[in-house]
Amino acid sequence: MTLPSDLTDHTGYWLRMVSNAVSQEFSRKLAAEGVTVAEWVVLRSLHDGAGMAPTLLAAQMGMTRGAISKLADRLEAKGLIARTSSETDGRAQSLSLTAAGRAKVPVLARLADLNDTEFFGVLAEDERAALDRSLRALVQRRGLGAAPVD
Amino acid sequence: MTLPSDLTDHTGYWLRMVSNAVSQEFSRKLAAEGVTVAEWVVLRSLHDGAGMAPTLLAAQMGMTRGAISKLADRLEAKGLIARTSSETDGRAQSLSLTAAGRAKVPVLARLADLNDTEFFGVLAEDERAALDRSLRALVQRRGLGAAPVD
DNA sequence: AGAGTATAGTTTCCGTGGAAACATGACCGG
DNA sequence: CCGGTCATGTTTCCACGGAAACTATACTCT
Repeated sequence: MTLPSDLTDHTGYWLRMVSNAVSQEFSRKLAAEGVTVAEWVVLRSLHDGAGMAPTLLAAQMGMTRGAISKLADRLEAKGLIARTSSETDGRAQSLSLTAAGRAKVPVLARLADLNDTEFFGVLAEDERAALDRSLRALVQRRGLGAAPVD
Repeated sequence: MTLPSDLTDHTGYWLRMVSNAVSQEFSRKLAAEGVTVAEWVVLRSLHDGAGMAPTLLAAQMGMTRGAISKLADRLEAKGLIARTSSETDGRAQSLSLTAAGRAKVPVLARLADLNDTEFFGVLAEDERAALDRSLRALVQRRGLGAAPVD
């Protein structure tokens, strides 16, 4: 039999390395605004539309409801989102941005843009486009519907 | 000014989604062997060569020495690696595989191969090759030297 | 040789997320 | 209307890693 394959033989290895580097750098940038990556995703998700159920958010983000509950606690403590209890359903609630939260989204979005540009700017334009296409194809063909933060 | 960019506008978003999916699925496969992804990386790293200092491992894996210390504890408890104190330096130690650990590497390597094949098999061969090349180029051009597990 | 500094590994404390148990409210079938 | 079931959000416990303090040993320079 052959030797055990090397770590570097796997595309998943390089993928993880690049992905973690991108996320860590983004995380560093967001930290300057007092926000984590998961929090950014929540804020951006709440920006369009008016209010969203935690359970739906959990599904979209690929996280458990428990995690969302705690994440919402933190964002609420920071004054960036508000919890509103449903009038019609005693269990349900809706998460929405506060004015402060809404104001923060464009700022954070710029950081996201910057981070992406910095990282992938070293690739030729067509190479970058191909990378993007391949990643989207993988998501599509493998039916990935969520973007877990970790 | 324009609207805040969407989450899906960023390559980093798709990268994270795919990377996490790959890692989670790999993690699931490894769990059947009672091993985590970080542990697999350690085992594979120790497979070639004879013994390795924890600090070096930390650097290669992009983790802190503290994390490696605890990781080594777990692997030692599972009987997969051994700690050997240096004869010449009272501080230094060397991590190496036990027979059980060595025996496990080829098994785990097959799981890694399988996982990679499963995930990226949905891409055309040239597309996959291009993805691999782009990822390696990013690592190279951005000087990424470590593969943090998270 | 001895003081100060550097290095190796460990430990403690903390943040964050998953799994599962939990509490509450809604709904359905008799 | 009432018991069973389901859905919503919260809580508890655990795993795992980072940051920084800590311990022990080595090295350097005078």
